Amino acid sequence: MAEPIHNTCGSPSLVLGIGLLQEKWAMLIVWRLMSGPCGFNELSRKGGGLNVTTLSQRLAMLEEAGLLTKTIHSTMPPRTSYELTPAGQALRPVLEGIESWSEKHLPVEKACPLMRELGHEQPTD
Amino acid sequence: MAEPIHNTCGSPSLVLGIGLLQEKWAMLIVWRLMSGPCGFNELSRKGGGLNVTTLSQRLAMLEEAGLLTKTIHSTMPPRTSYELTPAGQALRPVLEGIESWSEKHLPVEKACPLMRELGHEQPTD
DNA sequence: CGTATCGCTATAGAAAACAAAGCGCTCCGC
DNA sequence: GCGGAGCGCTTTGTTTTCTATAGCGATACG
Repeated sequence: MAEPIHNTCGSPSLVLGIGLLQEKWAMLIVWRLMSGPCGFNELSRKGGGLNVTTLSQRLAMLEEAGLLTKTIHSTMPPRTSYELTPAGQALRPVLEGIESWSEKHLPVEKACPLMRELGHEQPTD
Repeated sequence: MAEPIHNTCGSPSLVLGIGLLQEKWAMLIVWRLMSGPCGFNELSRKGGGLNVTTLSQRLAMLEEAGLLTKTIHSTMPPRTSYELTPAGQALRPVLEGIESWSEKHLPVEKACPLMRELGHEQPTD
């Protein structure tokens, strides 16, 4: 039987956290929500290239993990808003850490190809 | 700060960093390397479920991004070791941040399904 | 010589993310 | 009242990504 990852080095928690956050778009969605609650389409529009299918899937996952809450404000004109829980908010220093790390160690030249990976079209218009 | 991603919240660097780190296994590989240099198969074995194809791919990517270096010690009995650069090392606080965040906010019960995602088979017996 | 290890690539298949369209519904201009 | 646009998603394929397995050259052990 495969030797579990958590007795390799360090705690299982890290592995868990990584497993959650390495899901595509997860961190970005959380980061978007940092500035306040957001609706589905708004999130989609500002998501920088992620499509609705993945978004709803990711949103469901993050909700289940307890990072955000989904609130339906009105049933008929469907108004929803996604908002970070304290657990989600607690991720801010981590993301800020990534941000400052990126600025220091990730030169833009190298990063350019990555932009495409993120479905990031450079708005040269 | 609520505009499209390419000029949304703060710097594009964050997006870049996330784009890099959200690649499957990337953070975990970096974390493995935190405790010291490692060979390919050793890394694979301790990777907790990632397969060699993805590993070599990810390794190449991380090397190109400047997070680690590949050193070939002997040509013929192929001995290689992957080692973090300062840029890679600088990621430690971020990963530790994720670790402590996970411990606080990611209960093991919820995490269990995630283990599978990480290729982590539990001894369900 | 047979088997095992190391570092990796190549080939196929499974899973995930993708784009595009569509649904029920409501608001807005006309 | 009707067309169009918006909302929050789901459904339908297609592409991209990840995975499993096998294999190469070479050395080292018995």
